[in-house]
Amino acid sequence: MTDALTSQILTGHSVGATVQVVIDALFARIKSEEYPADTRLPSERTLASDLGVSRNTVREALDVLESRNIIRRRAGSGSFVTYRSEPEIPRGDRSVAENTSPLDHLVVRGILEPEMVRLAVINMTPRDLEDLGETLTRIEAVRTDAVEFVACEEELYRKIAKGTRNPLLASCYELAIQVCQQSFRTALMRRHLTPRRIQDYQQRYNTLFNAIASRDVESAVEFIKLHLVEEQKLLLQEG
Amino acid sequence: MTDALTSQILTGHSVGATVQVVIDALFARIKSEEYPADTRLPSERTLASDLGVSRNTVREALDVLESRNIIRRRAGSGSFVTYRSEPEIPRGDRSVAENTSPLDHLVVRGILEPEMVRLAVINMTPRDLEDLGETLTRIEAVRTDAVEFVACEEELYRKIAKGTRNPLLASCYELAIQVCQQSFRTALMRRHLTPRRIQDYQQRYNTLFNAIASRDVESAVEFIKLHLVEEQKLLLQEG
DNA sequence: CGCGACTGAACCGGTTTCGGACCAATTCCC
DNA sequence: GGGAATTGGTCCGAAACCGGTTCAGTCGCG
Repeated sequence: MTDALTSQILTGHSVGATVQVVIDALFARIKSEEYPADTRLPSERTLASDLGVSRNTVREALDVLESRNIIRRRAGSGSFVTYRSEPEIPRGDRSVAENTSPLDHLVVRGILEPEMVRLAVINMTPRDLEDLGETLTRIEAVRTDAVEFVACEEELYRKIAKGTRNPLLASCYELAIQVCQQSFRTALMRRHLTPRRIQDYQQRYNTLFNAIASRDVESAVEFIKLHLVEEQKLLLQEG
Repeated sequence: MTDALTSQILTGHSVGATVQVVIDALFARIKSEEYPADTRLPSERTLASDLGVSRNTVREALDVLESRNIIRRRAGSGSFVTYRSEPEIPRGDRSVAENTSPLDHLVVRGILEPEMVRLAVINMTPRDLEDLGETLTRIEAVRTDAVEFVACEEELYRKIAKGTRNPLLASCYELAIQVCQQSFRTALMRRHLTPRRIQDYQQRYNTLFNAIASRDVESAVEFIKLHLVEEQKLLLQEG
């Protein structure tokens, strides 16, 4: 991790060199969970003497950390870590995957995929399209291997997600993919993935790719919606 | 490495031999990341004594480095490295937060929130609504404390997300919240959070809550869409 | 000698850091 | 309940430090 880069991101405004050192030191301790989430960190006066700087300098650093929602301060009480090092997917409940039903999953896909496809059609470069084409070729090469097919499908969707050039959107979709992998749905799907059905999907993805490659936004979006409805039907049929 | 060539490139104008040596020495340290990007380099006086030359010579060298956009100087503060050894390529696997622009974030919110609100209105229990009401009360108690307000806002959205009863959707939204926290957008927003604007938002959230509580799906969804459009305007105005 | 490069020093105005005092909120403990 | 201790919030002035500027002096070389 480039500390300098982290600093740049954390700081925003220009700040004294000593303050920057303190910011980096504290943020490092928080990231490393030396100061775990939701715990109180040492008092400003303690930190000042520990770090060998004045309290005002510590306070300036804490100002920055607070403005970044990394800590939260309460007068008379202390400063508390609010930063979550790893996007807390497994939370108080069980893992998300275990509690996400196939329907839940399809709902989220229904929300994300149309807009995702729209943005991808708009933002994908020729290079991206070429890359996507290769995945399509891989998909079309499959005959009966359901495992290979699912892997290819995943790759296809991932590339579309990246093609949006929206990292956050891509991450959301990645989350959906992972939940899908970890849930029982995969096993369920595999039962349905007969060679006949694989062929069917291949044709669909081919159509989708053509719409994307020809920059036909509306067709691509409509197609993915249609595809989702089909999936939904399938789920309701066999759930 | 062709020092002569480097010198030639850096110098442009003719410069004293000693100055050239200092330029080369400093540039070498910067390239080798002994002085990493965005860090302050030693003071002119320190450099002068370290390199065994006068401060004026150091300054002449720094003049050249500054004119080449390798460093940037701030009176009273210091000289800072702006040179990037690796012209930062957008790295796919870097932290999502670092690569997500405020617009990206708003786009994802625009995708998730309307459906999220719709599902929440349908699925929230009376107990959930009561809980949401408490958060609203907390929001309405805020007068000027922007930090507290943002924290409350977050809680409100989180409760709505949970209210969908779709763990995957809630996790996606959680991802968005965290990216927002960790990106520079928060600081940006806080500038706009005048007491006047806080009051404005309070009224909006009150309206939203009433729509949700009365199970008025369409009003709630339309309202959140409107809210998002407003946020978008704000971003474009002041970005 | 003259000229340009370099030196050393002083001074300026700005920024940053420091140390401390005082307040208000919270917590602790009797 | 109440006072003491602790914590963050605020403010201030002094001191240290920084780059910006100027200038008289020194050195080396043509």
